[in-house]
Amino acid sequence: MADLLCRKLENFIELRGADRQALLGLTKNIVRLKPGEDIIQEGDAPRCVNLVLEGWACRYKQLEDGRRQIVAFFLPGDMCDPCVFLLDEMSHSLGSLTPLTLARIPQEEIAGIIAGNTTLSKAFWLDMLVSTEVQREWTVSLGRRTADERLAHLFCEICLRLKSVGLTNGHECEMPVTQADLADALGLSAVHVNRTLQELRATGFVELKSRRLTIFDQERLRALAMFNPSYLHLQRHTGN
Amino acid sequence: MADLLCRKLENFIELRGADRQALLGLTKNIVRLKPGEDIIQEGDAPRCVNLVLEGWACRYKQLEDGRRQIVAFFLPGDMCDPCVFLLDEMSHSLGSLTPLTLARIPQEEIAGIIAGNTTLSKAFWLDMLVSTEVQREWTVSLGRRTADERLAHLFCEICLRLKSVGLTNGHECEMPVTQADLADALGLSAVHVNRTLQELRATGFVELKSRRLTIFDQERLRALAMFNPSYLHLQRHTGN
DNA sequence: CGTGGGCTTGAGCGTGGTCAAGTTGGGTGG
DNA sequence: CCACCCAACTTGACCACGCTCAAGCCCACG
Repeated sequence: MADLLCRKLENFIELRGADRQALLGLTKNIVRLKPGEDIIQEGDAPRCVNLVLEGWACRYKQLEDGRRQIVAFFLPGDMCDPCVFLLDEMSHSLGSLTPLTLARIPQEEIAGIIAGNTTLSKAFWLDMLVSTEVQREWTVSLGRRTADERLAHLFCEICLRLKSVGLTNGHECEMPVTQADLADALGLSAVHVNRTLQELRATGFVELKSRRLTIFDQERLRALAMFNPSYLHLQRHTGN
Repeated sequence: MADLLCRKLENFIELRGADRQALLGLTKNIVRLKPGEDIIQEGDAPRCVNLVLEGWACRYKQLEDGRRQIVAFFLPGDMCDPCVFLLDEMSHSLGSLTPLTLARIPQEEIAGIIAGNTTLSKAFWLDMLVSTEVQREWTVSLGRRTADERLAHLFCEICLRLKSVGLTNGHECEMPVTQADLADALGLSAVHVNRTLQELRATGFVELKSRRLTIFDQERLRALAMFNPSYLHLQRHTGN
């Protein structure tokens, strides 16, 4: 569990034993949250980097009138911005979607690594670049993909990200979020997510049932979503 | 013109003379492009960092069937990812929207700065973090804002970004893109952008005419867009 | 056994898309 | 200097994807 971050970064760059040790040393200050709690809120000053160990979290923004948009999912092994603490205040909130275990890494430790360890400093840059790539792909989905394509694309992305840290074989994985959460991530209404899910299931490509996702036909799911895995930059290990 | 990057970064962090000199030294290898040309294409290996000096560029992705989504606008003073070259290949393209002047900065120069200059290294991190914040806000717009709100929000954002590098007083600025470009950025059709633009004009808040944007009532435009400038993290100079 | 959150279904509607036909206007060549 | 051209913009008619509201169902949990 503690080495998920290592596994994740090793998709991008080779780590030596000392680097791995340094990363493992970050896993302390463990915090547990219930589903639906905020990790940090818009307006707060970020003081530490949050590393997800178990469960799912999200980054979200809320408009004045209550409309909510989830802009990122955090899976086990994900860091919520290696360098947030450079900013004065959060312009969005982080919240748990499931029971959550996370490590709160003091900013000094991250800053120390960035100043003193070239490999890990590069790894953090790569991690940041890839998170940004994901954010861009979400922008594409919301701007130009239809509801079924959006869902299909998200499923492809999540499954591959979980695979890159060894949490799935690529055909079946956890999807422990409500349809309302999916709706807020995909820019749809919960009702429409429900109907689209049924439609996808009817095609036989994929099924989401009691918080588990099963992919029956990855080839065709990817074709439907127009999913091109290159934006995740995982080639070092998982290939596609 | 060459000091736009300095002005931009000084919104985030204080620069000393030597830092400023180092940045000014990056402005060479000047390239000029006509509107609609690609700077670099999806699949290419990034070898340098592109710095916009004059004109507008964009980052975009194209789906297999031709649907296009612009995921970012680059204005004068903007760098297209300080650290792209860490990635193996581009998962999107960069293109010009207007006649464009840019400096192609060799990756070694950026890498040298990041390795050797703490202040500028931090400045590049901040620049990257803020670009990502912008990307998130676009995700929110596409997911949860209506057509008129999206346009209004984009206008607020662009105008403030231009103000932060001294290219507008905040009430009137260049907007040298076609309605089709706006449509591709906002996840709308060109026809609907046209109609929404007329609607906004009818309210008297704002007008877009022959590539110039005029904001008549910033207060109400921001209210309509639910625009909160804090995500741009410009407080050091421009406040709001 | 009751409760409440999440899921499902139906009906009606509206925002925004598509297609197709003009219109405008800046730029070029004769 | 004018005529022409083409890209950008504009308008209308029609349509569909996805939203809202409302009611009912399922089932995990206390």
